[in-house]
Amino acid sequence: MTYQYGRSRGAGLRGSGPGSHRAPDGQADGHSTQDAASTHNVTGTGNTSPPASAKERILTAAIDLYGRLGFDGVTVKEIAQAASVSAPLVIHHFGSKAGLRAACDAYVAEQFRRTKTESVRRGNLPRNVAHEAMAANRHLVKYLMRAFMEGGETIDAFFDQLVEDSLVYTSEAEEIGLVYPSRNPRHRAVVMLLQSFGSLILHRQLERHLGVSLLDDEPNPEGLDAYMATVLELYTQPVMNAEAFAELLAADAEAHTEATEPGSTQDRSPRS
Amino acid sequence: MTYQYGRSRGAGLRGSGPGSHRAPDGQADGHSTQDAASTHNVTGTGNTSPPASAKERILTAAIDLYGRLGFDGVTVKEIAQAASVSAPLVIHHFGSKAGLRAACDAYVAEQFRRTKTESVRRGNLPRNVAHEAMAANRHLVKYLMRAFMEGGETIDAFFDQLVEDSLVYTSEAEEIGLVYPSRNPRHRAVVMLLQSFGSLILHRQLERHLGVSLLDDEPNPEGLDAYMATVLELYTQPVMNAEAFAELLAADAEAHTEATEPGSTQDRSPRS
DNA sequence: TACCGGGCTGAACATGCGTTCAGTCGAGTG
DNA sequence: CACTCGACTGAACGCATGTTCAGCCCGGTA
Repeated sequence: MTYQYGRSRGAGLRGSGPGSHRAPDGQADGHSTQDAASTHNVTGTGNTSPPASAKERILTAAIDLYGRLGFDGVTVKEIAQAASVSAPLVIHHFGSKAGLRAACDAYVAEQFRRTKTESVRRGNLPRNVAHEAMAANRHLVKYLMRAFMEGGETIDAFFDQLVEDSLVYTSEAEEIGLVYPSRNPRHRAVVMLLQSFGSLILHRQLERHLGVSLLDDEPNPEGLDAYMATVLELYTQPVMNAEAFAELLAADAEAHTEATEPGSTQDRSPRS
Repeated sequence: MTYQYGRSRGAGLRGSGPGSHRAPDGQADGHSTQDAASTHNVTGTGNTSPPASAKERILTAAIDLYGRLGFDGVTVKEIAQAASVSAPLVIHHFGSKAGLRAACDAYVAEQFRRTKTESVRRGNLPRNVAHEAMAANRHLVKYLMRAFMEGGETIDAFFDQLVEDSLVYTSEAEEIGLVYPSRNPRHRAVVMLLQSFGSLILHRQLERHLGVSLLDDEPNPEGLDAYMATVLELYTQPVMNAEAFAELLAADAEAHTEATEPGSTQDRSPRS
């Protein structure tokens, strides 16, 4: 398989050590090039991975950087640097920057699929499936969030799969009395998923207000507790009194119809 | 060497009136340039605005394009084109692209502030304040969502203000029995806001699955109904059975401690 | 041995970007 | 009138980007 992946070349060429991929230019830009390269083996199971081909290194570095800085925020040069290769090699392997992006999408999707089936095969509970997939590798989740923000067919398909899975899990949980039935389970699943991912995307605010960083560092326990407690409360006890809300809605509509001209479709806004 | 342009400019180009700032080139670019220019007066009250200075046109065009394509997805040339001016004029008025961005931030924030105070002064209910601010001008909301994705101190401050407002409104609603108390109202407000905005950011999925486009077009009533009904159900009736969940959590923890070695930081139990 | 082909590189190229420059125009002012 | 000043412009500049090119190194093959 991957024997020496041409690092003999690197060593021979410029007699520095194997890990020394120095930027030839000044490279005043600070952010974590070798950091990205060092975290590349987080991907799979906990094996002590063989020294990772250049192509793999490029892929993982790209995913890491994309997740942290966004797709437009990273150049191929930076990716190449983080992977200890030259920029043209990135093009050589993936055709173009867009090709690299597509490869990242495929890789991440595959990774999540694998994690899911593994977790399911081990007989985990649904919520632990999600929990595991999430905790397993945060940088993949970060990448996913970026992909969600960008949109596109790949992520659409992924989301659809998530909805289907969620539907299955929820119906199972319904049978054992864990979750209550909904008037429209699919709609509920969609909205709940969106809310969850939305909170993840906006985790910056979550960190500022609850002190928990869901995506960046190892989350501190008390912050995580605060977040979990809040979400749990939101999901186990109602926020609003349905009858009072209906009353208010009716009164409001009446007030509107007498204040303004009638016939307009009334607004109904649930949020405070 | 550059005399001849002055002539073409002076003589041929502009025999029309002072207010005619036509784009000299063919303007082949497709996306709604004059649309952006035409929707500039949505901002304030319904006055028939005077023909809008170039600076204003640049600002509103920038907000519109930023909201639709994202900050990195728009060039100053495109903004200038949409505002029917030259690119250097944008720089002339705002110093730089970053300066324009900052001006947009300030403008949008001011606009929301004004809408809010107006709505409050008119004695609207809290939920209608939000509703009005939202419905008033969707493109401002789209801009805001982009800002949320990017992060930054400006949007942080905005979000903080939102939290404070929400807290006030919620406590009022609590007093009239509309909203149930929370163990931590602030945390609840933060998470609920995040969930709401998150759904807005991911409105693409909402549209695909529920058929409602919250941000793009005029939302179709049935789709909006479906979304509102789902959110309302989520907020008026619990999703999960708290006792069953606590039981499951305990059993799960037990299974974990006997399966794996103890002492490891196991699943946090968010209080039973 | 000679040759091939793929991994890989530095240098160079083309393009598009934000910005600068030098200048025109017209309204305002003495 | 002359003079100033700000809005505004086309041309051009500098720079960073994604990509191409010509060629190197080296294991495999005949």
